[in-house]
Amino acid sequence: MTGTDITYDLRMVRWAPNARGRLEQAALELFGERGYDATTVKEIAERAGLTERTFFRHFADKREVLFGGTTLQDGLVGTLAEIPEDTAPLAAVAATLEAAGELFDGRRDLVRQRQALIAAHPELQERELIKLATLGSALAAALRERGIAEPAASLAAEAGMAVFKVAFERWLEDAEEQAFTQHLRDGFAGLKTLTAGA
Amino acid sequence: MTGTDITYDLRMVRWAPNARGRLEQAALELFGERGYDATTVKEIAERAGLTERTFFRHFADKREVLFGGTTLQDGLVGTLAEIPEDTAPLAAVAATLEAAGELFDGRRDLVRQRQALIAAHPELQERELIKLATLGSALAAALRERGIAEPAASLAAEAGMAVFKVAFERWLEDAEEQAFTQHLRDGFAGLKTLTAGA
DNA sequence: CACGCGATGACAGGCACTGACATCACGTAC
DNA sequence: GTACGTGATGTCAGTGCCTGTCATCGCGTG
Repeated sequence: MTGTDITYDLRMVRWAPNARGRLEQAALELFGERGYDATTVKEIAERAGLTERTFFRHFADKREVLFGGTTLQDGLVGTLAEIPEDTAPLAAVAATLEAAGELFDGRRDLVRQRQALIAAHPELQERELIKLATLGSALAAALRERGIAEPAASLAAEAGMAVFKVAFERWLEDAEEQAFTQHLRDGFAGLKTLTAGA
Repeated sequence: MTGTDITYDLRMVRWAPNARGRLEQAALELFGERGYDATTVKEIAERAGLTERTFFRHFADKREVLFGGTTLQDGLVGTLAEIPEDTAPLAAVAATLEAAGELFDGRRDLVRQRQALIAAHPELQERELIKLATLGSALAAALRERGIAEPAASLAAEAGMAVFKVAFERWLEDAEEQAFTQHLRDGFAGLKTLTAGA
């Protein structure tokens, strides 16, 4: 138990590379093996050949180790910037979110496994929600920079995130395994129908 | 410090009434006086004339003392049930959320103060977000019980929550202090415009 | 009057997280 | 090539959140 399972030989190299990645890997393994609650930060660190203190130098808290990898937000805001300026706000948001979908379709099983973990732990749901909310705010800010005025910018971003959430859930549960993009488009079409009816 | 500031005389009554309310009150005071982080659960309990252990019998965690009071969800689901069955999904959600607004308009300063606290603490934002998400799920379930099929029910609920969030934020910052209902209607109108344009 | 109930207290303990200081390979300057 | 600074890590002590468990005791009930 005293460091016998360290992957890298510390006699030659002061620090094994990719400490952050090793911590994420170890965390995923342990959460899968014995569950989130039953896993200690100390255990994660030890499996990665590090100490608890070092874990907290890489991640702000225990939950963050599950969310640090996805730089979804930066990528999407960049995507939005590349969309033609004259695109309507909601259409721009929709196009941006489609880019996110491409990240999902390739790793369906991995995403499903991750979501199962999150669904079983309210504290993880909270973290997921604040990540999505932050993404929504970032999209709104990006829209504002394109000249969209304020009620519309936030509204488009938030409505887009609403569709995204529903589409994501349906994509997860879809037995036919249709592409995420398909669910997204269904969602935006459904929203259009709903608002037209009201 | 050994119980000298207890509000009720324990010699006559075994337990002072409304322990939960006293805890909420004490928490609000202390959070206002010295901030959320600088306030200890033990301090809250002591100001309420109770022990830390009893605090956790009334609230699942430290944050919950700020959210336990509002039974917003139950009220709103009940409101939705009273709306005519033939109302369009989004219109029904809009009408339901207007009922929530009436709770706000009377206590503008109180709500503002509370939101300032939440805005300053990510952990409180997380809790707020999961409450809103739960409310959204409850609205979707209520819509389903009225016979709305599944993509539409969640979509209407989530879109409604999106508008609610934007309206709430604008209501908070509104220098003219217009009614919450006004901001809500502006929001739904704005959403309609956005979806029509796309 | 005995008994069970329910809200509370007392106590011990685990785990998440933080601050402060020490260590030590590596790169760089001189 | 020696001295020095840097950066990732280790060590240690400590605080606060939260839980399990058992004891207490006024109150209502039979």
